[in-house]
Amino acid sequence: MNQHNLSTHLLNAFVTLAHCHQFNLAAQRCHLSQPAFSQAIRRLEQELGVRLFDRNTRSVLLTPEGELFLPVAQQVLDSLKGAVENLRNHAERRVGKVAIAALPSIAAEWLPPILVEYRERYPGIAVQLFDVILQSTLALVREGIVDFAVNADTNLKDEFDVRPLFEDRFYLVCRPDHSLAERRGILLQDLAGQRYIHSIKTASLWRQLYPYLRQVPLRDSGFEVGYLSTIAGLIASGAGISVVAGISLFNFTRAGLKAVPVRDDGLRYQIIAIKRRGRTLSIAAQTLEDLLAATQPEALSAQF
Amino acid sequence: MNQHNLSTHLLNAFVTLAHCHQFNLAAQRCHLSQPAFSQAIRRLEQELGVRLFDRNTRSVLLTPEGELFLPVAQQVLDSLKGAVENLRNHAERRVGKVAIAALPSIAAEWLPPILVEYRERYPGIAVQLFDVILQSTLALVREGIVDFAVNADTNLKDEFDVRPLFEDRFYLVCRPDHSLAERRGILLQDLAGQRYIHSIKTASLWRQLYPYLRQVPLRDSGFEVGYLSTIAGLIASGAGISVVAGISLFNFTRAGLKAVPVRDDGLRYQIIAIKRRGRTLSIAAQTLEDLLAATQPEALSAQF
DNA sequence: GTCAATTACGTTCTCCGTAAGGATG
DNA sequence: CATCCTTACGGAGAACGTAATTGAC
Repeated sequence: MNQHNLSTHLLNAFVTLAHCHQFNLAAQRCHLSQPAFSQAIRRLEQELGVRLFDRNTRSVLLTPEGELFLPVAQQVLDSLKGAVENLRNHAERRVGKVAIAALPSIAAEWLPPILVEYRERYPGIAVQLFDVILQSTLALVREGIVDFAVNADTNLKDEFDVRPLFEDRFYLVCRPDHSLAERRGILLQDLAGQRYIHSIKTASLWRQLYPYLRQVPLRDSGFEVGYLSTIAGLIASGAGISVVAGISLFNFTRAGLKAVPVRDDGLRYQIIAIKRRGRTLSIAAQTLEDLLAATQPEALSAQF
Repeated sequence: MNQHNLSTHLLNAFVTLAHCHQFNLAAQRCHLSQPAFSQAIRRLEQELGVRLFDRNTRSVLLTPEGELFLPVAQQVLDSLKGAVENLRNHAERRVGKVAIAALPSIAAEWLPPILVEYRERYPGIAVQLFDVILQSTLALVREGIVDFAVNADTNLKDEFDVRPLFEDRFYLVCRPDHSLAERRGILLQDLAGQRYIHSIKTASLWRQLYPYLRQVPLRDSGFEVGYLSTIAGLIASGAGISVVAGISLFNFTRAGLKAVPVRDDGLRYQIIAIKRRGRTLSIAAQTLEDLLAATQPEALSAQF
C-alpha cells in the first residue's frame, strides 16, 4: 500500500519549481545540478503517477493536478519544518517545560537557588514547582503531572525509579546558650535528660528517627506540636530541645537557634529524585535533575 | 538550512514503532529486516537531533520528545497519503470535474450523447456544460471558468490553443417536395432563382458563407429572421429555402424538412476545441477532449 | 543560433540484508 | 540462556554531476 517513498527533498524541489517556473533557478535554490533537479521532478511525477508540470523550453507551469498537490506539499513541508525546529529547540534547551514536586521543606531552602540558576541558564524553559506533602508528590509523579519529585528517602516500592541527590542528616536544635550548642557534633545519647519537644508532623522521617530516639532517656517537655515553626518558638522560649531533619533547619536558624549535627550511624537519609519507572525524563527535566544532583547543599553544612 | 531529508519511510517507521513498541514487529510491518529498521530509527533520531525512543531489550517507549513529534508525523503521513490517493484517483479518472462551454447548437445535438457516454465511462467525474454564445465561450475560457470551449472555427487570435474536432459543412434546407430535395449534394449555383430566407443570427458562420452566397443570383424571399426555428417554420410553410450550418440542422430535420449538403469547396469549417494558450488540460478535461475528437458526427452525415 | 530542459553515463553514497555481537531479565 | 536490540560488513540501487542531445523560439 504505502510502499511509496516521498522525501522532503522531492517535495521541496516541487514547491520550489512551482514558485520560480524555471528548472535552472529552482535547481540552484535546491543546491542541485539542473539534470539532477530534472530527475527529481521526474521521480516525483512517477511516484505520484501524475504529470505535475507542463514544460517546454520556454515555460514551466503547473498542471491542474500539480496545482491540486501544491498546497498539500507546501503544508507538509511547513509542518515538518516547524516540528523539527521545535524538536531542535527542545534538544538545545531553548524551549520546554519542566514540572516537579517537592516537600515544602525542600522547596523552601534547597531548591530555590538551584531553580533560579536553572532559569538563568535556560530562560526558555518554564518551571513549575508543586510544594506538597509526600503522598501528594507520589501521586503527581504517578499521574505524570510532574516530571519528577524531590523527596526524603522513604520506603518506596519499585513503583518508581529513584536517583539519590544528596545525603542529609538530623540535627539537634537548641538555644545558643545551651550546653551542647557549641559542639561540632553529638550523638543521641548526649541528649539524655534533656527536655524533648516532640513533633507529630514529619511522619516519614520521624519513622526513621524514632527507633533511635526511644532508646535515649529523655525528659518530657510536655509539648507535642505539629509545625516546625512552633517547635522553633518553643525552643527559643526555653521549653526544651528537639532533633529535626537537615532540610527543615531553616525554620530554626532563621529564628536564631543553634543546630548541631547528630553523628549517629544510621541516622542519615537520602534526598532523592523519583520518577515513573522505566520512563525517561524530557530533556528539560533531565537537565534539571542533573543540576540538582550536581548541587550539594553547601549552604546547609557550611553553617556548622 | 533545510538540507535535512525526511522521507515517508522514516516517518512511517517512527509511527509504526511508536504504536507497537517492538522493533521486531514494527520492522516486519514495514517490510524491513530488523537491523535495517533499527538503522532507520537511528537515522531519524540523528536527523532530528533528538532521541525519540528509550529502548532496552525489554521495552521500547517514546521519549517525551518523541511524543511531541508523533502527532506531527502522524498528520504529515495522513496528509500525504490522502493527497497521493486523491492524485491517483484523478489520474485514474475516478474523480474530477470538467467544465466546458459550447455553442447552443453544438450543445443541442452533437454533444449530449458524447457527454452521456463520458459520464458512463467515468461516473466520478462531474461535467458542467455552459451553452452560451460564441463571445461568452471565449470569455469563459479566458477566465479559466471552463477547461475548454467547443466552437465553430472563427478567426481566433493566437490567444488560444486550438484543436480541430471534426469538419462540418453547410446544407441547403428545403421542403421534401422541393426539386432539389432528393439530390445527394448541390453547389450554391444550383440555388439560382430560389427564394432565399436570410438569417442575421449565425454571425460567425454567416461571415464565411456570405461571400459565396452573394455571387448567386437569388430571389428575395422577403424574410430576414433571427432564429433558426423561425426559418424552419418559414421553409415548412413554403416561404423559400435557406442554407445553414450542419451543426444547426437539428432545427430543421426535426421539423420534417430535407437537408442537402452544399459541396462547394471553401464552404467547410472546423468544429474546434479551444483552450488557454500554453495551459494544459486536467486529466478529466483532456480525456473528454480526446473523446470529442474521436467522435465523428456520424449522426449528422448519416442522414444524407 | 541560442537558451533551456532532457538523456546518457560513470561515480558516490545511501540503504538494505545477512551474520555476528551485546545487554537485559 | 533466551530474547531483543545493535554493530559489522558486503552488495544492490538510488541519486548526483559532467557531458552530450533534443526541442522551442
